[in-house]
Amino acid sequence: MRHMSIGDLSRLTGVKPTTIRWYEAEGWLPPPARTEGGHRSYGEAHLRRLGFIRHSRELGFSMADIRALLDLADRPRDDCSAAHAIATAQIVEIDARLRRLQALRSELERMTQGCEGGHVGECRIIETLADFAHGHCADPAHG
Amino acid sequence: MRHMSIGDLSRLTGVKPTTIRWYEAEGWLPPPARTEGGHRSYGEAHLRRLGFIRHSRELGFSMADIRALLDLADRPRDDCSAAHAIATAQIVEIDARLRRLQALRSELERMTQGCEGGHVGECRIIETLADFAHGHCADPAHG
DNA sequence: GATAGGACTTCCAGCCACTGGAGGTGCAAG
DNA sequence: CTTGCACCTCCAGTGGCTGGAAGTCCTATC
Repeated sequence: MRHMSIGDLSRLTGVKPTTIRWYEAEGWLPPPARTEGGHRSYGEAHLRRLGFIRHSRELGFSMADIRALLDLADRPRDDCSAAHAIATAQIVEIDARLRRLQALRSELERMTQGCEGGHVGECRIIETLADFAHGHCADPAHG
Repeated sequence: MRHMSIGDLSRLTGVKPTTIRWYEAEGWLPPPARTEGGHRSYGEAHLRRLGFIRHSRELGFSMADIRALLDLADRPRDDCSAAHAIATAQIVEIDARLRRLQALRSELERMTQGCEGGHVGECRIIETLADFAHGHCADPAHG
């Protein structure tokens, strides 16, 4: 597959054509060649770069991180400690999100288990949500 | 505290004044009374409703969910099974996000541990990110 | 009563990373 | 040659806020 349409590239990478065009407009992908009729025509280099971007996004990196990682990938002689730092920071952030989600999960669980059906007036779920003081103090900024 | 300024309400709930004004503009909070000079003046009902919204947001509910929960809270004679369903769906979604984050975390961990420093050319992190096939098949849509 | 300066007001643009629709053109299969 | 999908560009919208500009009000101090 020497030359690919945007649809081909989309199927190969799982990135939607609209998103691919957006990556190009924003400078994440270089503008590809065009057919006589004006359709985009991609090569292997585009496939690799788009794959890199997609995989990085799947791992939760921001576009700013990806910019840095792509820059690194383009300079293979550089030291890779910067890549290490970016990846490690990402792990730290994911750990924080995991902890937060786990805390949310257990509060939700407590909430639903407290509710034994019946009318909204006695529903523990609604009660818990309305318990503003609790919500306020559960704020990570408070502990 | 019979009547509160937007700043008082903000301090009590931890919601920024700009956000409170936005909630009002979007219909999540009813427009409060005004002082002669045009400043917003809130009562207990506003405090309760804003607390409910904030606590729900902290638990990860979307504004659409919150709309439904607020509607329920306003009709205490109704059956609360709808609240139960919304909360349960939220737990299911959080579980999915937890699994996904855990998978990401372990891939990131493998990635960084594979890297032993040195040049970007041999960096496992960059290599892994560039490994588009891997990324593609890790897509939840594919398994 | 004057004044300083913070809290408040409105309006509007921007954030991130896309997504989707409208309205039109290219291209490949049958 | 026709059908009909894929592609093109342009632009507006998503969610849930956030921040800036430019101006007004309120309160504490002198």
